[in-house]
Amino acid sequence: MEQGLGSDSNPSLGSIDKSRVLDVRPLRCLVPVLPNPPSMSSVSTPQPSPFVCVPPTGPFPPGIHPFYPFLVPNDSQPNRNPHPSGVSNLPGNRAFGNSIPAPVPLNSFRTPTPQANGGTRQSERGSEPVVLDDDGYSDSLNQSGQHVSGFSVHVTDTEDASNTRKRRGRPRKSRVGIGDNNPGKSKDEHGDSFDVESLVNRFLTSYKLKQFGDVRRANGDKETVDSILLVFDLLRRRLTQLEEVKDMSPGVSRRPDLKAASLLMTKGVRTNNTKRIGHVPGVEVGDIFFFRMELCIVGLHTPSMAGIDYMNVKITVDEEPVAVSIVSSGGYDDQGDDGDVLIYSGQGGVQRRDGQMFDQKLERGNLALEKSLHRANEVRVVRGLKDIAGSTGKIYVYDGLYKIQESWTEKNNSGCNVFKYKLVRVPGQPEAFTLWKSIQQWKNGTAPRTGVILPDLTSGAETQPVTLVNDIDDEKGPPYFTYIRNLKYAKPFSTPKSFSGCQCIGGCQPGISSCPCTQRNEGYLPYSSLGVLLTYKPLIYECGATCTCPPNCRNRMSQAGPKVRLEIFKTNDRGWGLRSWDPIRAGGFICEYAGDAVDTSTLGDTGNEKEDNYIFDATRYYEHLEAVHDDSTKVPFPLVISAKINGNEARFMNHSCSPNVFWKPVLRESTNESYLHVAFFAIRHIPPMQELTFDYGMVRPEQGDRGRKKCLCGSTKCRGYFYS
DNA sequence: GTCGCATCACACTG
DNA sequence: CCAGTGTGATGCGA
Repeated sequence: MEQGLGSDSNPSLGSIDKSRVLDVRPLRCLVPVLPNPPSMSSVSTPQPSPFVCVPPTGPFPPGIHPFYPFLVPNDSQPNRNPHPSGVSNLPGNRAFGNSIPAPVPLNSFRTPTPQANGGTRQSERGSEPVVLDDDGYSDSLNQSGQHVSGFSVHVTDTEDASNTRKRRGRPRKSRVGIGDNNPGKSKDEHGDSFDVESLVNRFLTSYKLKQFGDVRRANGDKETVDSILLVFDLLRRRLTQLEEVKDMSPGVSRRPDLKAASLLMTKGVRTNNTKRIGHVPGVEVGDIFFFRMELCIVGLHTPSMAGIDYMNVKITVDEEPVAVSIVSSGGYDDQGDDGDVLIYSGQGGVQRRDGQMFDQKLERGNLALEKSLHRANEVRVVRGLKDIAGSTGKIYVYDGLYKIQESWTEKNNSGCNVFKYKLVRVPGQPEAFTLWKSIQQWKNGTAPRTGVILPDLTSGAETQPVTLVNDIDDEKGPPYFTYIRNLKYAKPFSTPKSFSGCQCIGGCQPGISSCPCTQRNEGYLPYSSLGVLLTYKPLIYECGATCTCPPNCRNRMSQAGPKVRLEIFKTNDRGWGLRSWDPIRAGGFICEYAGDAVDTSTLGDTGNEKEDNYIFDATRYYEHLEAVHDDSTKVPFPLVISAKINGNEARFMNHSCSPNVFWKPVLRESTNESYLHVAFFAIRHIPPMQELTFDYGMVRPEQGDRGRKKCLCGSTKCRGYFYS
């Protein structure tokens, strides 16, 4: 079994094959580092370094023309076209409010974003009516709060609040949905129909979980685990979104996590169904989870609440329970100070209703732990961590296998007996919990991060620093470039759409039908309150300069810069790469692809463009994991970005054929112009220090074979090559 | 087979 | 921020 092998945590030197390296994209980083460019000599950086991080002030490449993001051979043949409606049309004309003041630019003090414009905006496309594409959810398309009259925000608010209050005391409507007599569409009292069942089926089909055999149910592998967790989270996020906007939707519970898991499990979509001692195939040490139900559906720890999971094993004739896994959630006073030792308290002794304490009994989980002590079997340990990186919830880290060394009883403060178990980590496993502790120390300064070349590549332009690190060899960094926060356009890419921004006072909130930004996103805000991407739509409409909502509006997620602590690091064999000190949950925003927008019309004309390996090309085919279409390729749209001269951390993200990051186009309005941006989000939960990668996409036939490179991503699904 | 019960959740409120 | 509380899913064991 290969689970439990760390991914990239401990780079071992020595085995670097330079000849292989030369094929790889970031390798052009190894071209001799330029000395400080003369023009930048006046700018000093904290440390000697090839980097000079200055505000971009330079002239823009000549000859840039506007881009039209959606040259879509559009929904003309939705049934036959293998790429149905990947992107929707631009919004149609709306009343244009030009007197709305621009919002305060984010971080304007540091890296001013020169308003790249001045060009005449062109329109090749007439203003077409809004044709929002339909992923099959049109039935759930929000007749968005048409029960809300839309007179004013405050009316909506109070109604929302009263609904919320009502909700608390609502009569039980247990197990709506699957097991019910009416499993299909159900209607609520407003006449909106909502179809959880087909939602689930669509996800399952997309991720090939529809025919889920007993084999995969009994034993997982990485792919199975990944796709189950992925569908769980897509489902959960979707349910969250539905719940936010519509109170009391049938089939939508206040606990989308429970609901999503329940939907999957009743369909038999779970893996590692049978309990076992030791590792669970498909789950690696260090993997992170955000809900107990996630542990359950991948078979890591099945009880939904209890902390001790155990199974009966036959000794001779008798059976006896042995523990297979525990979750340490901090609910009892477990001690986890030493990263490899855990003092775990037994279960029971607390009356949940009134909090009354009793002596714990040697039964159930406690008995199983006791037996496991004597049988010396390995026990999986999941550590629940609180208050990590601003996220309010808990994060569960699979910390690998432990053995129980001893047990005893103690009196707690109430004078009742509590069982205690001392667990010691089996040596030789990849770092997991101890890595978290190290990162904590890097952040609070009690221990230095080794190999730091530059503490903050952004020179403070972002709220989170981006560190440049090399702890494997003596290379001093990639070649010079200028750090910029956003994608720069020489001209706006499209006709100004007469779009008047929202006037949401404290930021856009779900369920407010009068908010034009919500409307453009088809009635739902694309992000959760925690900044997790909720929408599956191919294009995100964020609030722009004509909106009066504040910069911290949740519909400005990609404008606010990274929320996680990123570092650019030297990989073993693929040049420089990007990773995060913080855990990133599925759907979490990572960063934008900053750079210079390239005029696609001149591409290929000149024949020999200068070597530019920092290209992001949206016109390629991408397997978009968020896409729920049967055909997962995407309609190309003409946006090409070069991050060779100007860019941000995204330019260091390497390619992988099984990536953990995907991108989505984001549209922002600025005064009377539109700008398309590219934002990166996590496909799945990403543990700290795991390299961030995305799929560079497949070039279309007419683009030739240029830029084809040998792929070293090492995944089982590796195509063997990629296009830089 | 089913049903009550215990359980180191989670979200929301005050 | 904390405690309190309401509504939970699962699997065990009767």
